[in-house]
Amino acid sequence: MKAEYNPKEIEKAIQEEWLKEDKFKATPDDREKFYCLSMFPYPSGKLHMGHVRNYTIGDVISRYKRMRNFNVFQPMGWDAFGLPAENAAIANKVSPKDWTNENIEYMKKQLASLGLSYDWSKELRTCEPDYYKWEQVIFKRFHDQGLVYRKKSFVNWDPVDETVLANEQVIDGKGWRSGAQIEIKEIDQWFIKITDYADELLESLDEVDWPENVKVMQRNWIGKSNGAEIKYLIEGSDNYLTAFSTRPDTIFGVSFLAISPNHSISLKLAETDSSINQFLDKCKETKAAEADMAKAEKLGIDTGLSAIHPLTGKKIPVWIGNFVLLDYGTGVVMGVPGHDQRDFEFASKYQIEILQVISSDEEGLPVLQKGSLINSGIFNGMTSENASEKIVAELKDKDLGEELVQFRLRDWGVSRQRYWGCPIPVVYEDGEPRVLDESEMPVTLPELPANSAPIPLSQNKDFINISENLKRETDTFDTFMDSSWYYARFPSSNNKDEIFDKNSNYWLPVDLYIGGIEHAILHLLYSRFFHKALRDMGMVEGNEPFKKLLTQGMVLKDGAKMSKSKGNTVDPQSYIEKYGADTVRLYMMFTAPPEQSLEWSESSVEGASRFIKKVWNLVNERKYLDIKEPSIFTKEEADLRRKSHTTLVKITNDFETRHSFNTAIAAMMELLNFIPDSFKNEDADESSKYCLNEAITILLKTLNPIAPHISEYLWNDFYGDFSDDNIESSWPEVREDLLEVSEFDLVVQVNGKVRGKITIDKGLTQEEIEVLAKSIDNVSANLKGAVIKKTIYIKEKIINFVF
RNA sequence: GGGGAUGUGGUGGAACUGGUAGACACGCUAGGUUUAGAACCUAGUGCCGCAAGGCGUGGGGGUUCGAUCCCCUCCAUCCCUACCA
Repeated sequence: MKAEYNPKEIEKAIQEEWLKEDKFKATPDDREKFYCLSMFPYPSGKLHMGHVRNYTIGDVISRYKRMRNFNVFQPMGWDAFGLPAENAAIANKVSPKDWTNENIEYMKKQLASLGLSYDWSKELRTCEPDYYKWEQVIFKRFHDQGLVYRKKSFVNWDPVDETVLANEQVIDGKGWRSGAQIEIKEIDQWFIKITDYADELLESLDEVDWPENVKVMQRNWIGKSNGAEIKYLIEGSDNYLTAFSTRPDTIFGVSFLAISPNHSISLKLAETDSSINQFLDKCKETKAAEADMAKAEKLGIDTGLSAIHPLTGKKIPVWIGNFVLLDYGTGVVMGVPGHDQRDFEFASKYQIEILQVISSDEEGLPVLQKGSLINSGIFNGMTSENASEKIVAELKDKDLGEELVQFRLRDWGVSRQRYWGCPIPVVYEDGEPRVLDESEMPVTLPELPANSAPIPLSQNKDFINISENLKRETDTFDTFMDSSWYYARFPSSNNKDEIFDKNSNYWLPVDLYIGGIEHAILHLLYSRFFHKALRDMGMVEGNEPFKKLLTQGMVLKDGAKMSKSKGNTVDPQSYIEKYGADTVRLYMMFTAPPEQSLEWSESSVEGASRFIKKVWNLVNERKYLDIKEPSIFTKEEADLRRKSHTTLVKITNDFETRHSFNTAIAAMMELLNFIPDSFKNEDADESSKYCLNEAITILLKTLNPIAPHISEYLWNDFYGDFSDDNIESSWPEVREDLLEVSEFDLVVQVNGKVRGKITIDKGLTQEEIEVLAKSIDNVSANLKGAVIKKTIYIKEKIINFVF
C-alpha cells in the first residue's frame, strides 16, 4: 500500500532537520566560494508573489551550486526603514518599529516555509542601530573624503499637512491625504557627490557580467555627452548666461535662450515683474518628478532681456521655460528650433524665429540629423562634425566658450524629512553644521511612545536640543543609503567592532545578485558608487560589488502588476498551505523564464502539483536494488538510458548557462513520461530495473534544487541504507558514451516548403542523402519536371531543393 | 517627453547560432475507471477545409533558398524616470 503524498508533513520534517543540522551556515573553506544574494525585502507585512519568485530563483541556484561543490553563502535580511511603516503607523496607531518587527517575524516564518536555504546566522535589519551606526560612519568618512556637501534643493511641499511629500504621495498635483495643491519648495539638504565617479561608473560596466539592457539603461542614465559650453552676454550688463550644447554646429540657428524658473535671474525679475511672478507661481504647481515635468505643457514667458549671440552679435530674446531644469547643466538652454523637436514646438507656440542652418534633402523643419552647414557664415558647407570643432575653436579664441563633457547624472540628495530612517549624524553649533565623530555614533532614532503616530524629528524637542546652542540634524537618510552597502555587511553582520571584517573580504564580491528589473538603475547605481567609494577608502576590495546580475520579471495577474491598489494580489501563503512549498516553487520556475514577466495562472499550479505527485508515485516505496551495471541492454532499455543522459546534459546546460529553469523542468517531465510502464513492475528484468533506477537518480537529483523537500525525502527513502551519497552534495555525472546515436531525422524541403522527413544513417555522403531525399513520394511529386537550380544541405538538419 | 523591454494556439510558454513553429504544461473533447464526484489512465487538440491542400509567430514592408529570430516602419502593453521600495 502506497503512502499518499503529504507535503505538509514531509516539508515540516525536512525543514526541521535542516534547522537541527544548521545545514546552510556558511564558513570559509578550501572550495570555490559562491556568494548568492537576492535583493532583501521591505517588510511590508507578508510575502507577495514577486518575493516568492525572486527568492525561489536564488535558492534554486544556491542549491544547484552546492551540488556542484561550491561553498555557498546565501544570507537574508530586511530593508526595514521606509515610508510605508509611517503610513501604517498613522493608519493603525502602532509605532513604525513594532509594525516593522512584527512584519519581519511573520515574513521570516513564510520564508522558512518555502524551504529557502538561508544562512540566518548573518541576518540583518537596517533599522537596528547595530547596522545603521555603520551607515553613519560611512557618511562621516565620505564627508572627510570631500564627497558630502549641503545644497538647496526642491521638495514637494504640502502646505496643509506641513510636510514634505514623496512623489508617489502627490496625485494630480495634490497631496494624497490633505488634497491640497502641492508646492515646489526649496530647502537645505545633504548631497553626496556621486558625480565624482560618473566616468568610472560608466567605464567599469564593461567589467561586469550583467544583462546588456541593464548596462544600457545605466549608461543612458549617467548620460555622458561631449559638447560645448557657450557664453551669451546679457545685453546691458557684464553678466553672461552659459548654456551647454551637444550641437555647437547649430549655433547660427539659436533664436532664443530659455532659463529655468528657479534661475537666479528669474527670481530676481519676479520681485519687480508681477506677470513673471505669476508665471513662476504656476511653475511651482508641477510635481518635481521628471515624468510629470516632461508631460506638462511647455510654457514660457519672455523676460524682456536680450542676450548677445557670441558669433553673429545678434540680439536674442531670453525666455523663462518651465521645461528647463536648474539641476541639470547650467539651468540655461540655447534654443535651436530648426534642429530640435522641443525647441521647435516652443518657438512655434510663441512665434519665435525658426532658422535652418543644416541642409536637408527633405522638406520641413525641424531637421534632426547632422549634415552640412548653411546660413552659418564662414562655416557654410562644412560637415556638422567639422564645423563643431571649428566653431568651438572660434568661441575659445573669443573667450566665449569651450569644449565640455557633461553628465546627465546628478548628485545624490540623501536628506529625507521623515521619522522612520537612519538619523543623519550631524549637529548644528550656532547654526553651523558639524558631522559627528565616529566615537559619537550611533545617533539612535528616538523611541516613540507606545501606540503613537510617528512624530517628525523636527518636532521632537528632546532629540533636537542637546544644549542651548547645539541642535541635532532632523533629516534622516534616503533608504537607498541603507540598501547600498548591505551586501558587503552581510558576512560581517555579527561583528560589533568592525564594519567589514575578513569574512566580507572572503565572500565579496557577490557572485550572483538577483532582483527585480525595476531596480536596474537607482539601487544598482548607488550600490556601485558605494563600492567604489568604499574601495578608495580601503574598506573593500575590487571595483564592482555584483559580478553577475539576474533581473527577474514581474509577477502579473490579468496582464497587470500585482498590487494592492489594483486589488489583484494573490497571497502565496494559501498556496503553500494547499499544495506545499515544492509545488509553489516548481510552479514559479516552470511558468516562465526568470527574466520574463510571469502571468499568474491558477490552473497551472494544478499542473505543477500533478508532476510532483507523479514523481512521488514513481519513487515512493520503491526500494533501492543493489544491481551492478549489466553488460547487455534491450533497445528499449538503451533508449531510456540515452534519454536519461541527454536529459541530464540539457538540464545541466539550462541551470548553468541559461538559467532557463522552465525548459529544465519540461525536460524532467519528458524523462518521466518516457519511462516505459513495464519497467516499473516488480517482475521486470534486472536490467530494466537498473535503467529505471538510473532515470530516477537523475530525476531526483536534478529536481532537488527546485523541489528540495520531496526530492530529499524520496532520495533517502529510495536509497535507504544502501548509499552514503547525499542528494545535496552531488550532481549526477553524464555518461558521454551513452549519448551517441547512429541515425538522424532529416527534413526535406522543396523551394523552402517542408515536403517530407526521412531517417538517415550517419555514415552516408551528401550525394547518397540527396538520392534518398528525392525518392520520397511527396518530394518527387513536387520536383516532377523541374530543373533543380540549387541544393542546400545543412548537416543533419535539412535539405532544400530549389528550382 | 526620454530610456529599457515585451508581443507566438483558447491559456502559460518552447524553438539555445537564420534551418521541421507550437516542446512541456494548463484547458477543452472523447473514451476508460468510479455508485456519483474528485483523482487517475488512454487518445485527440494552431486555424480554414470532407479531403487534397492552403494559411499561420501584433500590423505593414524588406533581406534570404529559408525569418518567431536580421533590417525599416507602425501599433499595443509593461518597467524606470532621481522622495515607493
